[in-house]
Amino acid sequence: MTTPGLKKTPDISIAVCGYSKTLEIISNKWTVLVIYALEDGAIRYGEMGRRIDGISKKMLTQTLRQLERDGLVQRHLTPAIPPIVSYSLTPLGETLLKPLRELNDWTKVHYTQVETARQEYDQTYSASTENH
Amino acid sequence: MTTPGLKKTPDISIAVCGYSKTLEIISNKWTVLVIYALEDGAIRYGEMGRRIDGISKKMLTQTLRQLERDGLVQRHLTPAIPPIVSYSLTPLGETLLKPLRELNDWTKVHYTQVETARQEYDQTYSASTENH
DNA sequence: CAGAATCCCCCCTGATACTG
DNA sequence: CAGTATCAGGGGGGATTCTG
Repeated sequence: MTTPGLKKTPDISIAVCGYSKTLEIISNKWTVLVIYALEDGAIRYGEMGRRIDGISKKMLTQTLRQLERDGLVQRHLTPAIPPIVSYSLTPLGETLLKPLRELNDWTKVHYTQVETARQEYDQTYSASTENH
Repeated sequence: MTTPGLKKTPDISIAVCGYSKTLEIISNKWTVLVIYALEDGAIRYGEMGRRIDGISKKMLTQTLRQLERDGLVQRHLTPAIPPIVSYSLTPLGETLLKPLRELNDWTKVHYTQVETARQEYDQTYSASTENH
């Protein structure tokens, strides 16, 4: 959608838009679930795996690493055999809880409307496609 | 990460967690940018394409269709040749602006800390990998 | 226990070309 | 102008295996 020749500067870019910057952090499949699992305090690796339905070790580790890299989660290692590793939100990570809860609240109130809208939409447009 | 035999019910699942439900709506690459483009009122299809940096017609249409299906965006067609089509947020869509702004505010305040954390993290772990 | 490493597949996305 | 159709590439994510 570039306009060669005439150049109207687009004013909404992923790089600039704050919405996108944060989504770049939390829009992975498991990230918010991991943050959610940490909201009540430190928790061990294995316990997180059990709490989050359907997550694999690979994705749990990968998600935690990313959150660590972003400074939102801290890793605590107690050297022992076998080792004891727990994770917790950093102070920065905790500041993210508030906007996430707003999103959660929005969902509680409005999500049924979204589901209803989807059903209506699908019914409306299945009619035109139903016989192939 | 299933525990066959012993079954502790996991308490955090994508299906149940409100965080994930909403992200299911907004976590696409372009969705929030499209919503952002609509926050000041109705706007035509072509104008949106010009405003949102880097989006293709295909992704713009696809994103708008999804938002329409979710009941967050309305399409207005003025029959003419060539046709005039504009889009706007529905009342439901407008309710989403508030939590999104919270996210935007979080970004304004804290994103530099995330960037700093990333640089530190990368420096720390590049040291151990730098000579292959 | 807490990972790392590997293989593989699906789907999101981009580029291009065509249409009413 | 406002789309649709088709093809091709890359990366996120899953399943499995191995390790200190």
